[in-house]
Amino acid sequence: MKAPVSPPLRDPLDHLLGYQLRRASMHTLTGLNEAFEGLGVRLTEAIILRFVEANPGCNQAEIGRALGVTRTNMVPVVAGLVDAGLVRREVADGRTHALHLTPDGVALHGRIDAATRAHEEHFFGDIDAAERAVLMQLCQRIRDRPLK
Amino acid sequence: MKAPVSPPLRDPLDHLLGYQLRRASMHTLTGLNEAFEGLGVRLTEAIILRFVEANPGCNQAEIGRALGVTRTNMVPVVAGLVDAGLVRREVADGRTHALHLTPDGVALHGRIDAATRAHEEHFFGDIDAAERAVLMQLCQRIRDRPLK
DNA sequence: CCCGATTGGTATATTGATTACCATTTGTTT
DNA sequence: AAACAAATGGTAATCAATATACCAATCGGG
Repeated sequence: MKAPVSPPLRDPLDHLLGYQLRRASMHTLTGLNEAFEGLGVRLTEAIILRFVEANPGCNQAEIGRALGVTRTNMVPVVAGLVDAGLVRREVADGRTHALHLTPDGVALHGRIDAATRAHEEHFFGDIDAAERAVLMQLCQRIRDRPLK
Repeated sequence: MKAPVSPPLRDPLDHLLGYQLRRASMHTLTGLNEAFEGLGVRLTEAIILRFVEANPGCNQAEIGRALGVTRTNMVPVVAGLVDAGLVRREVADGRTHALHLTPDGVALHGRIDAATRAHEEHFFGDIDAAERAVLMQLCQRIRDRPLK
């Protein structure tokens, strides 16, 4: 069999850091999605479960702000988690709903956390600590840059 | 006025490299999209224009492979670029269409390239060369990691 | 010549995100 | 106390990107 038919197409974006960042991020996300598929949750749902676990009693607008997701987009996801019996809404304020994990939610969170640790280990485990620190620090510097 | 009402919500994902990578990538992409908005092109379209410029005569299936996009999803985007008079299809093969930039496409590509350079300079300009090299190399290592 | 592989294309469904709008409640201001 | 701006949860419409299944035409190797 011939080598994959792809004539070596020149990639005019290879030298762009923003592009490399995106491709690397997408690649790890693909892996994480696969890992979560076996747990029956989407990535978005898993992230929200983690937030609720770390911040019991928070409301969905707060989570949205922390994630850079609008309130509106939080609605169907949280509703799905409630329907699935993973999250419980506790009327706190007449206006806000305090979110908590149900026992099922706690159990699933444990498995999500294990899968997440395994994923990090798989993708970043053999990068030495100094380089990992540089990567982490650069990502945060980039995030802090104003948009324009 | 009070400080932004956000009670300091604990972020349980801060220590995850994959998460930081995603957030940093999303942030720079937001900036790039804004820059391209003024040029009247979407990010996807700009990327394709760059590929055609760098690989005159290539077909859309090749670009799709290089980008990780299916042939099917390339169709409407390339059709839009042709309709906009930026790309020209040249029947090469009876089966494949060789893509080239039109004069308008060349002109727009110049502005896209300038905007892209400015974007890179803005987001990564004050990161010193050694750290930039580490970031670039780590991104490529991460991309090369098998998924599972 | 035949058949598998490749290309462009159509149609469709789904996911994520964005926008506009509504009702209720809170909390500050006057 | 009344008025009003802001915040929360929610609904609905829309759009971009992606994914799947399928079709027609062409190319190329056995």
